[in-house]
Amino acid sequence: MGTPMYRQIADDLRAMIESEELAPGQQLQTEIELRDQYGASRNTVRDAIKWLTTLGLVETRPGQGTFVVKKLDPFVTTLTRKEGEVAEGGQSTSYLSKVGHSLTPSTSAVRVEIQPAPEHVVTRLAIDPDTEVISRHEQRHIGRTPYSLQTSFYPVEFADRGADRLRSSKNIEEGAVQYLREKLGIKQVGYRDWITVRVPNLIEADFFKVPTDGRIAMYETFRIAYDGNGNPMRLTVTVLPADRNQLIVNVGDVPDL
Amino acid sequence: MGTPMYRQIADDLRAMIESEELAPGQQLQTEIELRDQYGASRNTVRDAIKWLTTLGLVETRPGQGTFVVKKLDPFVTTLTRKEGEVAEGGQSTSYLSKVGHSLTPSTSAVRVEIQPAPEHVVTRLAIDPDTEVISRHEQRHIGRTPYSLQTSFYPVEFADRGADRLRSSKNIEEGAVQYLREKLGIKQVGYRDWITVRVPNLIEADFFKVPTDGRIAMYETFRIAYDGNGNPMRLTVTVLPADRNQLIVNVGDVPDL
DNA sequence: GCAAATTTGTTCGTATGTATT
DNA sequence: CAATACATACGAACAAATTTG
Repeated sequence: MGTPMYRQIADDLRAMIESEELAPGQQLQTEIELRDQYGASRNTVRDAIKWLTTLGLVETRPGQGTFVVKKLDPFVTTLTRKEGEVAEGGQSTSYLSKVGHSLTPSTSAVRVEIQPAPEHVVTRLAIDPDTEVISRHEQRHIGRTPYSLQTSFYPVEFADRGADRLRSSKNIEEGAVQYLREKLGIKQVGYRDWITVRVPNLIEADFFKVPTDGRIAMYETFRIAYDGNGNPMRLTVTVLPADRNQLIVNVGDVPDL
Repeated sequence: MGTPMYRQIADDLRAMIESEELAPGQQLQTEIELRDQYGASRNTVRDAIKWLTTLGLVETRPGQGTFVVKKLDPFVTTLTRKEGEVAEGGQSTSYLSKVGHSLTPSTSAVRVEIQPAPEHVVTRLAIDPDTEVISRHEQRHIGRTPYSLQTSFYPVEFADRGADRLRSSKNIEEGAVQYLREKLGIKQVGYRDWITVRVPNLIEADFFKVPTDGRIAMYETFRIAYDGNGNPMRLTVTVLPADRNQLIVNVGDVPDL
């Protein structure tokens, strides 16, 4: 009695999926049919399907059936710039710059909030615990598919010193980097990205149309931008689903994609 | 009607976990106790626990109980070099260079294989479909915890032209980049990393001691290194568990960690 | 070292609810 | 509205892993 029956059924179905005998998008037999075919109870068949579900191989749709998941062809996001362009910031300031598919990315209206800095912002921006920060949150789509959720944090002090548009929910078309340099003389000379992976929360699951259980992971990247004095000037947090996104890092001399 | 009972139980337990009322590492009540407490059947309680499991909040241990997961303090891996060091390769050739914890990383013996190039290697290295490649596979530990699985692919041609040690299972201490430059004059001038996330296979789950279901994701990074003519000279594939690793990308002028 | 007790894991049967066609 | 298919829930029994006495 080594492997339990539900695993044997799952492994059998898995082999069929991986050999493409069951093609992506194709419907599996119904639970009743599988029950008869394997001589197990319906509950056991369901355990097998649940196993395949957490493995990300199939998805169930109530009233319809169980289907082999189609792997989406991924978006590609480049985290680095060409050599030399880095220090400037230039107009390629958009956080995640290059995007495949040659579809037009669009950005929602910016939701601006002024709030006491959350704990993780305090540590990353190296500011006083009781400082306020401006957060600018936006949703991004590529074509009609949701692409990323992004929030940038700035010290309120920047707005007080004259960078008013940080408080506006209008997009800063020329890019926040250039705006801050022109307005305040604060120059971004580099940034550090922290790439992490975690499960989505309810808001993210809703926006990206992914299941609320944890079976699809999310990239969460933290970009800390630094000014010429080595001080953090901005934190940008970006969340995007890991099943349809790849991140790219170029170092040194690399041919174009 | 609204939310099913197993979700209500799960949400209740989840709130206790997130408020630290149930601390990381702490044992939950047994299924029997929870059954009595919530007036549900044991199977329903088990559904609730399973939900929390796929969310990565708890883990069950047969014969022992259900426990709140402890979040591991992560290893940190830097994908980029300091400016200027890039083109050289130098002695900082180890794929994932900087590692936190100040524990000594160790590397297993290298498993060397000569094989027809797999499909994905063909496309990434831009070689003929029927070429052979040398693959060098190694396991890495930090202290005693498994850290990464890594495989590098080189065209056999490199060994034929004199870089014999690519075929040896001995480590190339000075680094493959320097070795290839000295031996063949092939100079690495840059690389591109593709960062992806996927579920572990059985071998990886065994090595990293993670569950075989898909609830812990894996980073899989593909590093394509380029020579001075813009041709791919090496592909390195690295796999590491996403629940205990962060990746870092530095661009421009950034203070040290 | 062994046996008992405890705890989770597997499997069945059955009934009813909900979503889709 | 009816048929189909998955979702939730209960109860029961035995198996397997671990700890305790």
